[in-house]
Amino acid sequence: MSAPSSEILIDLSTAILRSHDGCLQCRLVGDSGIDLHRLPSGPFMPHIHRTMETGLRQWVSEQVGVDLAHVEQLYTFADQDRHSGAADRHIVSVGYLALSRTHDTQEADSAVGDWGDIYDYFPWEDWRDGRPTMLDSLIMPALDKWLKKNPDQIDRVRLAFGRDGVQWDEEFVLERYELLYQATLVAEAAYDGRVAQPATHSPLGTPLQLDHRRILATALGRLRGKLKYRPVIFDLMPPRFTLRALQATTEMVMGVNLHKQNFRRLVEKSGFLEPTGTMERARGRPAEIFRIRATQAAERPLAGLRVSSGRARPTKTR
Amino acid sequence: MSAPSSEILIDLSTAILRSHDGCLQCRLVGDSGIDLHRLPSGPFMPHIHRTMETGLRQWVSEQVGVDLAHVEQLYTFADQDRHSGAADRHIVSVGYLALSRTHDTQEADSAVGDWGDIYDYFPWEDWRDGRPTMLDSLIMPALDKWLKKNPDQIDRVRLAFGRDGVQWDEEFVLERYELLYQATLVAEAAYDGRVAQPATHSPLGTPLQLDHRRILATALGRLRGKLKYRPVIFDLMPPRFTLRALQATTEMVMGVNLHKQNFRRLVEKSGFLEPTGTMERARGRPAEIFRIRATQAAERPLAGLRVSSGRARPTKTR
DNA sequence: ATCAATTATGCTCATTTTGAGTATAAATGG
DNA sequence: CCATTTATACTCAAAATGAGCATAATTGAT
Repeated sequence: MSAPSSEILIDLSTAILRSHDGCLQCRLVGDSGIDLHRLPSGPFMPHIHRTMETGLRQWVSEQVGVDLAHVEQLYTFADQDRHSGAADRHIVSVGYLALSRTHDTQEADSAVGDWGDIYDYFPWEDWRDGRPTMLDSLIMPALDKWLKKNPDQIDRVRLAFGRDGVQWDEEFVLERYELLYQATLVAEAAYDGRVAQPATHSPLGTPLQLDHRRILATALGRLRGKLKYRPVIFDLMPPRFTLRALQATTEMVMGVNLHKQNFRRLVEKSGFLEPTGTMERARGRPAEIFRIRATQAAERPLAGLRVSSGRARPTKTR
Repeated sequence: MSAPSSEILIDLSTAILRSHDGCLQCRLVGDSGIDLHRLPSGPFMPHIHRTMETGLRQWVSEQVGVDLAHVEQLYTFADQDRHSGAADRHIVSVGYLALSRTHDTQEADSAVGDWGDIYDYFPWEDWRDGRPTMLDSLIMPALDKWLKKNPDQIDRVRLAFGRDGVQWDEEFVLERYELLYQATLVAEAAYDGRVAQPATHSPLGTPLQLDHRRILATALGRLRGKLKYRPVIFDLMPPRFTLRALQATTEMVMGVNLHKQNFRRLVEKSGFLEPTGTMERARGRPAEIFRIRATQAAERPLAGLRVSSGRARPTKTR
């Protein structure tokens, strides 16, 4: 049973998300100006790290120093061909999702790198202003072309991109990215030596190093799914916030707009929040500021929040 | 960045589940009569296995020869202390969930080992005959005792076991098992050297080798969760079956009884099934035999099946 | 042949949840 | 004081859910 398992290196990479400036942002590390950005990451060193989560927390703290409100393992990838450079050693990468509370202040010593808008990497995932035009102008034609050579993939495309009668499912972020990768429509496919050039002139979205965009896709898909049954959204919020802010964050994550009055009803009924009594004064009528009710925090199932898109641009009463 | 990462061995272990004899069963490998049983497993060998799934399929095929209808990665565990024997090498174990269709015939050449009823390993998870009495007679008292020394763990216990006002959540299989492990109430805790003896005289459930029961707990929890939004239940069914059989399988997985008429309504509405025209004749009125509608198979979201327990023993019309 | 027991299937009904509004309130900036 | 903006309250129909009654089609026993 003991095998000739050559050197295996386990790489821990973390997609750290936060809500900031009306964007869902991901923390990136950018070495120089020319290299591709990457997620905070580092090897798992069993002698030093008691668990993988210990390891990842160390790398995150060293490389970007962000406080993590929620950490969750996503997936372990081990495909040989998705690690361009890696020569002799076999790299297995374990992806993590982490959420960071927006203190709206912090972000002091910031190391090299920056926060990037997650939809720069997946522009086709943001339906807040309606169906992204790039889907019909770029992606579908390119996929159709690819399907001609790979007709057996038609069902995957239908399910992932919601074609002929199938609904677009916002959770299938990874499935869509993987399809675009295999159809060599994203730049990473070229780096991994699948083709000389990505198949479209405008490569879709900003690429990242190695398989980091794949991990990011997994993160977004997982988060979208989890929101529907666990109250993780609060791990993206500061200690006190208005319902408006909570809704905006939810919309950023889900990539769709929500019906305001119904969202309020849902959240109020859930009992997770309590009013602080203070008001936020901005443009229109002041909004009540809420905080998370201490008691229930944690992992209680959030029955509702089963986000139901509605139209992309609701007629009125946005 | 390159580290002194000592020898890492990746172990692939698969919880293969099937529905058989009115039980949700898990495929086990038992070497002799005395050793603990284990899941089919083997090392990931990057030179031979293109992906980890390739590897696991090879081990499964070699060790137990079961056809897998669905394969899904669960989690990657790397805790140092959960691998009793493992001396110098650091073992990272990647757990998989696989579902097998019950052909009700197959199961020919069966290698060493057998199928075990999953609730032998987690008796507290089966609520089909009402709340398991062991919860109140054994588990709660033991947990209370443990809580005296670890008062900070009270909230974990409340959430996992549904105490004081918190609902029992059937998905928290892993959380419950981990708590029992930490409270040294399951036998594995003793093997891993946490205590000389498990804290109760009747150790809870049948132990497995290494962290295999933990993987199995993850598998059951994941499956229970997934059933609510993806039609994976069909991957446990033979090609044709009655609604009764489908319901029984769902109940086995969820660990609760369902309302028959409503279950029928739900499934019929989902459109996943089509009647075959044939009938199954057994005790009472013959039941229509259904098959899965070819078109939709795959990963379409199954809106319903959001299983709502109802009472454990519904008054009538079970 | 008739009846009790058993299982499947059909249908109803009250309640809850959801989706989509309309209406009103409370601020701001001219 | 008014248009604009945003928050909050309330309504209403449609759909989904939970629970049950009623009926149909079998088998096995008497």
